[in-house]
Amino acid sequence: MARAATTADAFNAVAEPRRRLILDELAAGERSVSELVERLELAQPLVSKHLRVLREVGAVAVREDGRQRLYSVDARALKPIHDWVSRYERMWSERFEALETVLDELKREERDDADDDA
Amino acid sequence: MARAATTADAFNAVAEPRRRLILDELAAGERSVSELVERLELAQPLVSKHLRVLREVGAVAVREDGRQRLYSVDARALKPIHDWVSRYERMWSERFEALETVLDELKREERDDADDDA
DNA sequence: TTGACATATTCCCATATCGGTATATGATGT
DNA sequence: ACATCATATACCGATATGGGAATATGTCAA
Repeated sequence: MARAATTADAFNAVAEPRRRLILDELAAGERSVSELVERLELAQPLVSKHLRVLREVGAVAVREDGRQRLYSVDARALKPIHDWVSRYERMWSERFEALETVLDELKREERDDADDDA
Repeated sequence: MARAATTADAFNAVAEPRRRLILDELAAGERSVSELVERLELAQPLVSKHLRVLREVGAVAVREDGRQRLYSVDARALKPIHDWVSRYERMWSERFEALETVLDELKREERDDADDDA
């Protein structure tokens, strides 16, 4: 077996940096293919192919307007990524948590001292 | 050019579902390779290979203990993913935001009515 | 030293990729 | 009908993949 298809899920679709750039560009608002081509300085067929992948995982929506096709983000497709990675968020702020623990203990000691005084 | 290496960055490393499972398992605490093999029901060489990829992007750390190797998560490697995807978080709760706006307006009207009564 | 155990690496195959070039499809205006 | 513009698709090449099987490396214990 080879690597999973890029269209397998949002995780795979978004692993490609240019596809993230496309989403970032679309996050600012609807864009036509040629606007994306111009702004990202990529070949037109390449942009169309990346957009197809994003479409297949539901990360973008298309609207037809004459000969143009207007793409927009559908961020709901990214939620699983956010849900998964958020579970790890606490871990890289571990030092802050450790600090919080220390502060909590200091507060408790302070309070206990106050109780002693009372 | 082919697809970017899985070791190119955390986005690529984490696109593979089994590697996410490995991280999820390690999130509960340090595990040896054979513990991972047993719990995830994967072939040992496969687990070792996936761990290598995760090591190369810095998502796991290894500690040697006799003939065992104990792996643990280093979640800092996942922060770029979180940072990127978080920018889209607002967008999938857009409906809720819209709903909140409506509710806020209703509340304001209610309050204004009360003011009129006063 | 020898053997058992834990892990990593190598070799192999089938597969899907990304990017380029060329071409097809489809809409617009004359 | 025709030429033009906007986009999508097809074809090609080079490349790296994930999984399996076999093997290498390294550690412990007797």
